[in-house]
Amino acid sequence: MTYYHEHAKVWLSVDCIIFGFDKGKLKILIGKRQMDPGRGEWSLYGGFVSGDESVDDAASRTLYELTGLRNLFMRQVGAFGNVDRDPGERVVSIAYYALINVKDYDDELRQEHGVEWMDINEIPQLYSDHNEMVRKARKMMQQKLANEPVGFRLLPSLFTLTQLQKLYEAVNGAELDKRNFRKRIKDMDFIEKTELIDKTGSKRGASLYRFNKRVYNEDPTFKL
Amino acid sequence: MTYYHEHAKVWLSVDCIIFGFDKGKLKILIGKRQMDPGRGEWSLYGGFVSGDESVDDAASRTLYELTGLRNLFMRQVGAFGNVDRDPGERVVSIAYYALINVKDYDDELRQEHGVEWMDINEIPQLYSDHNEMVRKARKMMQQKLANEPVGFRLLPSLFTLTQLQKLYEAVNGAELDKRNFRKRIKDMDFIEKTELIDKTGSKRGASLYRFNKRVYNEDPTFKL
DNA sequence: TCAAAAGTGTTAGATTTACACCCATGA
DNA sequence: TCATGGGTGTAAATCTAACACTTTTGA
Repeated sequence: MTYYHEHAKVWLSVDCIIFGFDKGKLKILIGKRQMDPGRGEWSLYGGFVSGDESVDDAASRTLYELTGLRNLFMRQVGAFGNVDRDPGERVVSIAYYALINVKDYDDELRQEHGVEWMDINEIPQLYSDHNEMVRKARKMMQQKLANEPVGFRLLPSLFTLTQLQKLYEAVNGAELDKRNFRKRIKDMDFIEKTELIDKTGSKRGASLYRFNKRVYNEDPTFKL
Repeated sequence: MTYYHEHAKVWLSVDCIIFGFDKGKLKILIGKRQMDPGRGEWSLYGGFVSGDESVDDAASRTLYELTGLRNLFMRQVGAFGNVDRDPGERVVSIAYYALINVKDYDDELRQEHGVEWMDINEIPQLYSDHNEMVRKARKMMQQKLANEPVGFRLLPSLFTLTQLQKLYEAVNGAELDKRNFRKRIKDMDFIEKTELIDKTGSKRGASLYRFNKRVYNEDPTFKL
């Protein structure tokens, strides 16, 4: 019980980069800090790791606190451990990114927490090293979306191919050829066309698709 | 100065996955723990993060302690933060991987630290969650070597194309076609042929090559 | 009737893969 | 002289990228 007592202890926090996709734009949730130090600065949402929970659990809990959602797709971005990163005390932070479907997030709850969706390309200066966290999270998330079928986590469970394409365009910051994109999607058996039609996006209506996880697990190949 | 005092503090450690390449095999350094808890178990080399150094600095320092080498290529693998990961106390560990040229490491120093080079495919059960760290480090390192010219950090500054090919074969766990490999290398201007010949690997002798960082920086394109 | 988004194939070019033999040398 | 690793080019197959018009329907 007294193995490491000669060493220093630190506070550990988690910070969340929460990605959403709305109106053709990739966004993250940020808010103005409501506590010292750094009160009033734009900041990621975060929390402290308590003594009886794993760091991953602290991140899940923090995400739940903010969004009321569980089982979000979430990955660790990394540890940020510069001595002076927090102006108050020595705090090492572990950043996580998460993907959510914006429509699953109750807007009242969002306002209560004082956070808002900000275009990923228009992020202001953030508290401490949060801009660095966002940069790294964005890179990792791009990489992930290009190699695993997780983009769906940013969309409703039924989506049109145009929505899916716009999502990938926003994530990669580059336009895609419609025909080539749809050709590639057709080759992926786990993206299933349904009988349903979405009429909100056009007069003609577009077929709705869904991601079938079972089918994907049988042949987990993905390459956008 | 007393912002966070209601929250728990933890010990922070760093653990190092040190990759080397020798006799055609990819290896890492592991040793038997010389302290409690876990004395005698195979383990990565690590250390504690002190109060006045960044986590990255703690990793650099730990690598230096073990190898006597500075400015190694090093990347963070991530934070490992399960509550019970350390059998003694609550310790969260940040893993790092590093690439070294085995011949740069003084073998006496290695023995003094009680660590040895172990084939990456024959790693025994390790202390705590170290196997998981190794798996993740290996994946990240594979990814890195495929997309950035850092494999050279595992080789002497002058190397033959056969050595380079064997290195990539060991890292990817797959054989490569000699002619196709050499064709791709020829397209990379930053891998320069020297006038020097290595006669240790064959009777005929093989040309020695070097990595030219300047040239690479002018056109940083790499794809193995 | 027309504006706006949905949907659909073909072709040229680029990239990737497969493959086998001669060379130089020291033992 | 021969065993060993060094070094080299071509052709088929695959993948990628470019590109334009018809359909449907609500306003």
